[in-house]
Amino acid sequence: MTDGALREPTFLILTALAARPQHGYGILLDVEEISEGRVKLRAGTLYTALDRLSADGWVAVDREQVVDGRLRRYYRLTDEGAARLEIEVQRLRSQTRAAERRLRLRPAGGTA
Amino acid sequence: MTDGALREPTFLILTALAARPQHGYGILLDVEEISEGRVKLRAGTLYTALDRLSADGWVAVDREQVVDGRLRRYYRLTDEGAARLEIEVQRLRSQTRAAERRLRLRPAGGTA
DNA sequence: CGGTATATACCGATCATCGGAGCATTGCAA
DNA sequence: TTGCAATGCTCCGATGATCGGTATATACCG
Repeated sequence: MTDGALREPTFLILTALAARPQHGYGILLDVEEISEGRVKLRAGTLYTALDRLSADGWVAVDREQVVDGRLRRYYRLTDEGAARLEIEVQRLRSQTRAAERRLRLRPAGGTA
Repeated sequence: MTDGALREPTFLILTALAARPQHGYGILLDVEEISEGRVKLRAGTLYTALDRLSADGWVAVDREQVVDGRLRRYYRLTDEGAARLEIEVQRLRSQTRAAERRLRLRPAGGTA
């Protein structure tokens, strides 16, 4: 659980759920917004990830609604999931700091 | 080249090379240090990644030495590789900020 | 004499993600 | 009224970075 790095889609899905529960399609749109349009999740990626994250106990089904004959399944971040996301944020912070520090040390105008 | 997210090992390899050229085994040790002991690269991962990054033009062979009858192949980060790493750092910064913002909005004591 | 450190190479397995197709409903535009 | 986009979930094969392990070789330590 404190294991390896999360992949970008997984990280963004957890982030999308951090503030409030959302249903699949809502997560899809939110991830696109969070990533400033860079990441457009495939439906398969999203629902597969949601199943996996549920099995891991990081997200859970919050409730289900039917709106206009279409099912909406809402997911929420569990406390465990929030803890995992916080660990991930720490890891990313520390590693981006290391990368910046080293980039600054880089001798300018290296031979490409 | 401005594409998807880098995986953690790839990011750390580029970071290890950001300040100065290093040979494979040196990168292996450096990555472990940068990641505070969390990431111990498999030899296969490292050399495969180095080949791939060379093909992408992000790293290049700097020089080769023979020390104690053992080959040392030094790699350096190219300007293109440094630019890619900087983009990655920006991306990570923006996404960690988003995650932190949302975690702060999270209603405390949610049902686990 | 055996194990650990140094150093690189190669190989099959794993698994998250990609890229698509499929199904069903609503609403808008041609 | 036909067609296409948006909404919403499901399933499937392909891809590719990483993992885990093996191999090879030298040097040094106990």
